Amino acid sequence: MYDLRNLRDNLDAIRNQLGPRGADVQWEDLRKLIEERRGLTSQVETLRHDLKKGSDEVARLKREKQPAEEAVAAMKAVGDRIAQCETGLRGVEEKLQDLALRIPNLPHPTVPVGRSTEQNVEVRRWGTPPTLGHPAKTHWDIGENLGILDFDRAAKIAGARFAVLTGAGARLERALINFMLDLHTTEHGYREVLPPLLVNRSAMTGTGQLPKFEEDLFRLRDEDYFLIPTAEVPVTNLHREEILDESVLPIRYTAFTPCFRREAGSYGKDTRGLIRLHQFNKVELVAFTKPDQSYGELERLTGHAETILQRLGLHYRVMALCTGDLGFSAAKTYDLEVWLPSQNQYREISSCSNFEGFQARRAGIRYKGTGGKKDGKTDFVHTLNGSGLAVGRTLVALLENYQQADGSVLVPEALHGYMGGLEQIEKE
RNA sequence: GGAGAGGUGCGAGAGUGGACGAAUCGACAUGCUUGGAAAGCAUGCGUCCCGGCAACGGGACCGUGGGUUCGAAUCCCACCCUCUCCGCCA
Repeated sequence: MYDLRNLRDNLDAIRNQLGPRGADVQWEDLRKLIEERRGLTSQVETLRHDLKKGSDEVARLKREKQPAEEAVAAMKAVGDRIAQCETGLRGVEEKLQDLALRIPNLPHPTVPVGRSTEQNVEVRRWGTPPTLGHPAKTHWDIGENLGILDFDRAAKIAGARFAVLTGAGARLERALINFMLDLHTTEHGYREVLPPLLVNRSAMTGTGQLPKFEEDLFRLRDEDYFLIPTAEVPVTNLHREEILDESVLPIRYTAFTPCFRREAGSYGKDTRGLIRLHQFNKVELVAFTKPDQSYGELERLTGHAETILQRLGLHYRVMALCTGDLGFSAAKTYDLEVWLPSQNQYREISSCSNFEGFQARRAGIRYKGTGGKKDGKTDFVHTLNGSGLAVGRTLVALLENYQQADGSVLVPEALHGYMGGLEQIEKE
């Protein structure tokens, strides 16, 4: 969401900088509505001023027991005109809001220009792919053979794109969640949050899922609640409509939540396995910073997510998303892609973004200098978030990268403690 | 789900149609005082929008949205939230 004044003054510049990203935006309607709003606002304010003065006059006349009929009649006329203008203004503002909320964020200058995933730029790589010494099996074959993954029964109780984990599989998922949360809270300085999984429309608008992407969300039938597609939504909105004291920044939260996504439009993609489910677990990292610190924070936060992969000994690469692949609300994004032997390719396992003030403006998250010394000006914070990590996909990576010729799977050392000492998952 | 009470500034809390953007107390900031601190005194102390280089001027905001009225924090309606009691419940 853009500041309306900024939008008015720089509409063409913003339009140019967005390029293809702004293709859906109704620029000319916006321009017209902004001007209409300006005109109506000043009209209403002038009339209100008159009304205020006039009403004071009525009060004075009445106090002095003088006749006030004339003044009352005059003010009634002014009141009617105000009502008219305000109705018009309300309509204009509603339309304007709706259009303005659909303008994507401006990419940071360092974001590579490109049309699609192909133009994403590899920033660095860590580790090497494992040498298996046997043909790589898919994680669903491995999991089903071990009896720890059950897609058939998941389909029976829920449907396609759901999974049931059992035994060591369920334990492994839980181990990963705990491992990630422990690492982020004890070594990286994040505060743990366990938020609601259902949120209201305002929260979804604050982080940018609404109004444009409603079809991607699960929504309750009887009440206006949505299932969260990521913990980013409840955790970022924790500070909605707040003015934070400068001294509390940066704020860093980590949250484990299930995430729910309709996956509308992804029919036929990743139909097997755990890669693309309607419900999956994720440990999220969220940060609020002062504007001049957000890019440092993005590097730091990305590093925190990388640490998980490193401790698990999983080979990955870091990609800087190009302008064409950047999400709606993001100004800059790094994807972490983990190596999957069965697919012989890297797959996204984390996405770390700086939203700059885009979400903060939508959600009204501001900060203010401490005390009266510094200029007491309020400004919008910058918000960031990243997966640290997607738990299901991490489990996929473990099954595939640590698979053995006999069908068993080794548990990396970092997880032994979380698995009750289990070092190898074998068929029960 | 039923019954009742209530939502006012950073906090407490007054205000039930006109001089209220809002008393008072506290917190906080700055200055005075002090060897230093406390106390005391003085001043300041919300957010947003519009115009303006600025000084400044104007407007909005008392849970949210409508309505009544010349005029609404105050009256009416709807919704949201909080608290108490009852019912139900992991």
